[in-house]
Amino acid sequence: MRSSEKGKALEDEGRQALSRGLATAWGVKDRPGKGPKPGLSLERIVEVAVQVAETEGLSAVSMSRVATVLGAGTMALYRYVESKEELLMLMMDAAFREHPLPPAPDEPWRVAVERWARQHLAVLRKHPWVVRIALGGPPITPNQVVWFERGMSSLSGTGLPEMAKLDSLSLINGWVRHEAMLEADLREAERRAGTNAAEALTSYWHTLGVLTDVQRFPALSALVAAATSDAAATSDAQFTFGLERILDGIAHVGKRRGPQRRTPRSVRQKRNHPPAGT
Amino acid sequence: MRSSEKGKALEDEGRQALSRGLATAWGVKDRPGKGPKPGLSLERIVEVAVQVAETEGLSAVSMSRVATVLGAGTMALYRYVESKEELLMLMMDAAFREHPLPPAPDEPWRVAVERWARQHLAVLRKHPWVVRIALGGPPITPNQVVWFERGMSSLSGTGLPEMAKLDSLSLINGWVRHEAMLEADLREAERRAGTNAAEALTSYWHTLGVLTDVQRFPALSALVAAATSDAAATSDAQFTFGLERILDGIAHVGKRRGPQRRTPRSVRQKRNHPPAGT
DNA sequence: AGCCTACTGCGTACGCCATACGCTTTACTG
DNA sequence: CAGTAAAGCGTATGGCGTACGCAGTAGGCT
Repeated sequence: MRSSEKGKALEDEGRQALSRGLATAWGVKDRPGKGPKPGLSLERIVEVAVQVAETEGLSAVSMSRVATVLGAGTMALYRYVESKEELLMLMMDAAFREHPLPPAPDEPWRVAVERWARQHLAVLRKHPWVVRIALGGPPITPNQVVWFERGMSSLSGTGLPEMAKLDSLSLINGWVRHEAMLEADLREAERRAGTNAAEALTSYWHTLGVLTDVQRFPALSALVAAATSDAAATSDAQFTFGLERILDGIAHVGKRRGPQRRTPRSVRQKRNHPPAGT
Repeated sequence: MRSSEKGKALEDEGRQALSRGLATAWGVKDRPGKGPKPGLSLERIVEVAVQVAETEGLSAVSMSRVATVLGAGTMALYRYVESKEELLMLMMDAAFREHPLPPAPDEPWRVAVERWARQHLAVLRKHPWVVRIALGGPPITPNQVVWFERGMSSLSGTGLPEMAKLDSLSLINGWVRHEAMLEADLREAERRAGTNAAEALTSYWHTLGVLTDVQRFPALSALVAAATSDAAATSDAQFTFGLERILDGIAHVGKRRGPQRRTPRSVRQKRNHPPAGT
């Protein structure tokens, strides 16, 4: 497939599959230029919506709020976007406007993948509202697709079959999102309670300790004891731990271990869905 | 701490920290029996709310909807629950009413952990609305705490330090939730489009193929080619792949590998937040 | 030149939502 | 049997997303 063919293909069938805002985002649009010139632009709308989310949280993002900031009527937005859900999708895409660096040549896959994951996490930390948006399927918006591409290419050094790479990326992606969600929860808890994160955590362990007795909850009791004696809180350590485990796990695909063995063949077995998120 | 002390402690300080509904859920409640008898019960309310979510989706769950089913006024619910958010929290807890089997004695940790993860996923598959609820922090409701306990205890065979076990559980938990979310997304997409999941997937790969050209997206092009040639879709394979990777990774903690090494000491380094979700 | 018509802008309206407030009714405590 | 604390609940407020349809604009065609 050459690029020109793609352009034609997009014009022909891309638009019928893609919704209004998505088509604009991909730069596929028939501008017949018939009626009055559009007074707004999708870019501005998304930009304003992001700004609102950034400063007042995702819950402050409403169609009327965004329209008011733009000095337009609420319904004007629906000329550019099919629904609020689509706006959210595009906001999310905007958050990934800055692309991750492509893997350097000869870079070990492990380094490349770790960088990708950390850059992903950095984006989600910078825009905490992103993880509050339910991703409604696999990545389809322009920037998300770029991240998807870069993620896959950072895994190419593993030599895994395509589908195993996909599954691996999904695993990493899930971990990044999970971590970002926890952090967002914690931040919100501290904002609501007016305390800092460390206090919120201490208070959690305390409450859990009160709620659980040793007989019924031996494992938790041990955990609470260990947690309360240990002090400082860094989410980074938890994230790093999980990431290392995942990378170790990927590195060991196909290596036999212990009694039950699984060769990489087991990996190819069936099809599954693509990773959502980035 | 003995159990009786716990009971007292709960009465004293548990209630001030716990919100109304949570206190009831834990069975900590001062029923002074002053006013009229409550006409409803928290249990019934949550049960009805769950039923609505089960049959019509989470978005159909509103205070007035639940109240109507119960034959009560909307505001009556607020005698039992502090806010809708709390109701959602309790609904989530109710979904985990059936507890996972505790690890059998002498059971290898790997088997126990895998069972825990699969049972967790089974719950989320049975109640897809659960993953749509943003978990607002670490587990604090009764059933979730039991799952938390069982998860930790299934990891006790690893011999890892408490905090590493916690981090591991969080990793597994994140993967389970991520997988369940993807499946829920897919199910919703197929419901909305009126097609089955396989078609939705095919259509996704097709769209992605149209959107991406080989020069700009080499890795994705390769993936799309592999994906479209491969047919059947099972989410289970993807989940299993990730889970195996994680378990491998956990099993290899502390084992040196390659040039850069990380001993288990690096695992203990700092504190981090507890796993949310179960 | 001027009409046609596709398109944009946007006001109005509808049916939801969560929940603050305060009045009425109830039933236990002293 | 009074006092009072709690429950029930109607009303009201201030949102929300979006369906609908009218009015006005400007490019394309005759």
